[in-house]
Amino acid sequence: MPPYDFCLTAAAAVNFRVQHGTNFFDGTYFKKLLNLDNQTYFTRVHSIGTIDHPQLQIEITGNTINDQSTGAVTERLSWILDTTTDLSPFYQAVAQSPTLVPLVNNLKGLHITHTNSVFEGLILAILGQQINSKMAHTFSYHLIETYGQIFKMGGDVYYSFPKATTLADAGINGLKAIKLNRQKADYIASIACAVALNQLDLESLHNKSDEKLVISLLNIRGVGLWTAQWLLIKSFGRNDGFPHNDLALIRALTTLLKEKDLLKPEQVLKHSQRWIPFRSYVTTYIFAAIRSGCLN
DNA sequence: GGCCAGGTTCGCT
DNA sequence: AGCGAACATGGC
Repeated sequence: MPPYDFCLTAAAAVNFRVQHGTNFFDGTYFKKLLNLDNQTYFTRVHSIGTIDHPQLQIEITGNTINDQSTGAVTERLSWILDTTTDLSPFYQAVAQSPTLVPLVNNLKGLHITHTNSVFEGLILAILGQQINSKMAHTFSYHLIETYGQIFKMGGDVYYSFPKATTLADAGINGLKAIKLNRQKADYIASIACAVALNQLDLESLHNKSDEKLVISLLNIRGVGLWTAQWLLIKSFGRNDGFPHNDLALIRALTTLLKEKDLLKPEQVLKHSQRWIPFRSYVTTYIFAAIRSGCLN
């Protein structure tokens, strides 16, 4: 759905690095080792269109390639790369907001990429709590390298996201081994255990309203307001997630609004009311601006 | 070297 | 209910 800037969107999926989580982007090919229905597929996507006439080409490698699995993988990649959302309602709404106009114009065609699974989004979010983004990246790399499934292709090595059962088996000690503190190791191990034992069905939360979804997420130990709002955006594809206590977001808005003193979370939340119901986009565009160096 | 980082929980008033 | 401490590691 145009406008769709494949390069920008894929770069955002890896936080403007080569790799983030199990997503890879080298400037041309978006690559991912994808877990789907207990199978693993190596997928490669690149653009053969333009921003205004987007067209993506997908290559799939795996043991069980047929019409059905090809359709399922294509659909999942469409979710991950958000190929079907129409951005124009957001662009129309934001045109009323001088604060955001320059920033959004700079990032035209950026879509919100999603995590392959809620589990993946949740674990990555917990890894990213409190610490800076470079450390979060290091942690996710260690986690995947240690506990993900390996796949070699053309001299390159790829990893899929670790399964809940693997992380449950690793336990707190196995997670502390990759330099996580006891708290994070504890959160992740207990979530992985609950998922592995079918006590926690994260995917079933897709059916809930935003409000009930947040309540369910907050019930999970290790999930606070920031993580719940972040998952709304990245793992549930909702339009109005807003982690108003996020330190980087607060600093960015303090700069954008030309405030002298650091805004308080409550002030950020109050100001954001004008962006309802598009705050997932606002958040995504601000973070993209930060990561691409347009904003400090 | 010290200070701080894209939070969350727990224990204490 | 509201506040502060602990968490532990890497980067600047």
